Amino acid sequence: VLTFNLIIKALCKMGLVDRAIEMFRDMPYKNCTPDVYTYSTLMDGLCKEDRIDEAISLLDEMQIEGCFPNPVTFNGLINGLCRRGDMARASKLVDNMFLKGCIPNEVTYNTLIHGLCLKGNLEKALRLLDRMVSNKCVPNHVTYGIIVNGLVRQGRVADAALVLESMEERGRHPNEYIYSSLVNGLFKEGNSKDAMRLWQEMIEKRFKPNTVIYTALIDGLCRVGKPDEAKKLMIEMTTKGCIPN
RNA sequence: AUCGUACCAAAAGU
Repeated sequence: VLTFNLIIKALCKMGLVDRAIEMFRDMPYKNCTPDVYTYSTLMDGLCKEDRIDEAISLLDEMQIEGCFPNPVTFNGLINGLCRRGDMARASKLVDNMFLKGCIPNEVTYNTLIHGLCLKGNLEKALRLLDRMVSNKCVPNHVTYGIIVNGLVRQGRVADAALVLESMEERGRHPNEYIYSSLVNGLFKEGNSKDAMRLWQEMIEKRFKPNTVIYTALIDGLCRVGKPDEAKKLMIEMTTKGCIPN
């Protein structure tokens, strides 16, 4: 089973979901019974191809075969629906998940919060974050990254900065994703001072800068009419092992 | 016996 699961996962990653399904259908003839990993991997692969209805029918099929879905099984499906923007069906699936005795975990919440952010519904996303906490789920750096980025994309950079502060108050350290999102947001709003200040802060905290953040800085400096500073950064980045693309 | 497989977030360009 383990071997099959690994192959099925690899095929799904390469976008060869149909080949993965063939493998899966072949398993019973090779004396292997698909387990919850097999189904979850396959369903996630289908969802990534936006073939959600096929994934849902696998959810029924697995239960008929006596295999019980776990939270990860549901998370994949919920993610598929969220990316499609179908939050109504996504939350129905959460209800379904409870009925099957599965408790939403932090990934479930992150997925739903991300879905709401994609729709630009930050108010609902923030409310869900509260509910997450009251349900004893601890927001992680991914959660904060989603929220910060969601706020930045709505142009609510100041609010995003507040989230960063509150996260530090809770003793959680932002990662480079969160910094680059915020630096980019500050530049987009024309606030190059704070953007550069945040960048300095990042360096002081010994974060390893990457190509993405350098690109954001260079783009930002050019936008505010400082091409020579941008040029300096472009030289600096290669000395730090970041390759311009 | 131990170990081993699954789900979520960032820039620009086109």
